[in-house]
Amino acid sequence: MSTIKEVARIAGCSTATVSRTLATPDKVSEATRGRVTRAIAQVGYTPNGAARSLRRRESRTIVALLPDISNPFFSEIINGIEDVAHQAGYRVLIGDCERDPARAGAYFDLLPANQADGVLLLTADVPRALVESAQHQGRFPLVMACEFFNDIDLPTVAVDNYRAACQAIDYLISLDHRRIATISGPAANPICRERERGYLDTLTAHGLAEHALTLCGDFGVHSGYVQGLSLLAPSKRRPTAIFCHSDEMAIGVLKAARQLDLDVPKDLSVVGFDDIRLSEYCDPELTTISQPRSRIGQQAMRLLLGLIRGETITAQQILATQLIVRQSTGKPGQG
Amino acid sequence: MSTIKEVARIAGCSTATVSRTLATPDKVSEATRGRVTRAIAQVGYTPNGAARSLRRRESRTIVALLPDISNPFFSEIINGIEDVAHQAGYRVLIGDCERDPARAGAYFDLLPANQADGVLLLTADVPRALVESAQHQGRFPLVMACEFFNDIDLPTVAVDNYRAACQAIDYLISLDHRRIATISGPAANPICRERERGYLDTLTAHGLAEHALTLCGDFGVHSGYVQGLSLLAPSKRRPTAIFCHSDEMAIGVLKAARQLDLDVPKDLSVVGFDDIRLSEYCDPELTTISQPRSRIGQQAMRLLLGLIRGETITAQQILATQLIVRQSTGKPGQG
DNA sequence: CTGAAAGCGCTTACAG
DNA sequence: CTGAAAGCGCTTACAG
Repeated sequence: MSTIKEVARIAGCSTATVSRTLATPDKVSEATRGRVTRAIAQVGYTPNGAARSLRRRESRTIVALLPDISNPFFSEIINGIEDVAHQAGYRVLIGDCERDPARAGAYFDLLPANQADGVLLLTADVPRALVESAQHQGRFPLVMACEFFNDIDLPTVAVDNYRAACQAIDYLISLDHRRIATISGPAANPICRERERGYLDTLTAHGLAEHALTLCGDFGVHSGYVQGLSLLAPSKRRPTAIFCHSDEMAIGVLKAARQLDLDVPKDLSVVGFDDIRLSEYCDPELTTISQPRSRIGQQAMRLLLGLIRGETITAQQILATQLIVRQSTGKPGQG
Repeated sequence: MSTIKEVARIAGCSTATVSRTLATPDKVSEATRGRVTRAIAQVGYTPNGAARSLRRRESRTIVALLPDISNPFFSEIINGIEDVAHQAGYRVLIGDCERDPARAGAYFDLLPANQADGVLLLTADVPRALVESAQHQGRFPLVMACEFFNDIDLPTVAVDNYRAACQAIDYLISLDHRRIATISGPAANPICRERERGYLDTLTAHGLAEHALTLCGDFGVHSGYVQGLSLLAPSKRRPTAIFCHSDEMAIGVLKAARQLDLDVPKDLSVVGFDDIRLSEYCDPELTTISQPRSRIGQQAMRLLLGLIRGETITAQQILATQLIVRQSTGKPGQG
């Protein structure tokens, strides 16, 4: 690989001038600039990123940590993140934590190593110590999106999960449902607790608290199927509606209902969460709560850029959700 | 951030010894090693990655370029890549090219900049010049997975798309289908052409060439729906089976069939490709061709590591696919 | 507008 | 087993 030295030699100037031509071209005379530009093209020079990072003390890379890359919910958020990041000249390193906290740790290590300038946390399922140390000593730029910690205040972009759940349950009650069950995401997840609170409060407000019944899944389609089967088992007094914390789980419930010969929406109404692309293509099409995923990603990245620039940001941005009514919900049958 | 200098000062040794303690601990006396280790823990030292990369002339980062991160087909491949990469101490930078060749270019630029040690190309939809230059001058490590270029030989891990298509069509013919249509991915895509060739050859072998009919989509669910609608329009002599180049498109066809009041599989058989997680949860469950996604990712990463180590690799690894018969295929009805 | 020089934080051949 | 020193390729304050 050619270096700045070689370019300088060919252009007949110092390396400082080559560097300036790249960084602040208006500080270089037109003639010199021309010679340098030609020399760069001639040898196909690309600045060495490691040297540059070392010198500038910045990597122009940010890390986006996901709980699970296979969850389609995240792909559009990532697109939003990348749009803003690339425009600002930043690279996005996508970190998939899976269920492995060690992986999250490895990504956090990039910060003190000067390999990343900030972290976008799309999951709260990460060792608390990591986040706290980020807050304390290093005090490096950290923004949360979608999820949050109950007891750690961070710049955050999220939706109002409480209200979204209220809206879904209100809608089901307006349809005359009374036995409304929930399939939640992981019990410990703060956004799930918010949704659960909205569910319970709305039920209570309508005198239906006694019918409350929540089972937990893991957001994945299989867990929705399994818990759906259990909620809909013929022996029980089955719910006429199920509110799911993800579309994937709702699609799992659809399969459980089919298997038990229950018609959706006649025998069972199903509401999902997220509005993933396939929710419009399952049978029946899913009523769900749409999140502004692309905007969540964009806003979160904007906050992070602000933090990196040294601005003080304490914003908790709450974006609006929207209940999308499709075919999986209706008035309860004679059930 | 603390540096190696500070650690050396606290441990009462030179920076060289600190460095050695990290890189080759057995070359350091036990006593010194102890002092250094304690000093590192005390100040919370993490080596500066940029300085290290600059010095070692390697980044321990590889780039995985995807055509579209929202395609669920890729998530398991990425998991496979990351498994192998992390074990070998490499980071994976996921690059989403979308439809923007400029983005691919930006990721390739990391190579000469010494910010990445190799590229895993999961799409052939990338400016040819980029790949060729990779081959020529820089000659940097490059491995293809899933896709390939017709006329550029690269180390590749893929499945036998031709045989997979033959198998699917043979199966449909064995069921007595004669009018079998295809919804292909992008016409220019080499893997789609392979599948198309398998489709045509098998039809021809059975004297059914006259019934060949292929429409193109983009692998996404919406395009499958649109092309399905067009293939199944009541006015035409409609096919009794459709072979789709992705599960998402097959799910789109399922919706088109529903909308036209066609029963699957009685009126129409549908075969997908990929065996994405949701293919088991749609209605009816999808007959499809399963690819060993995790292994594709692992093998590709292994090849790339070999290349990085300087081994000469010209392997074209072909992994086996499997036809998974579920509920979306059956004997044609009275048609 | 331009160059000489220092220095970012590491690693490693060399000498002892 | 250990240290002094050079150097990886940049950038930038300083001097002119």
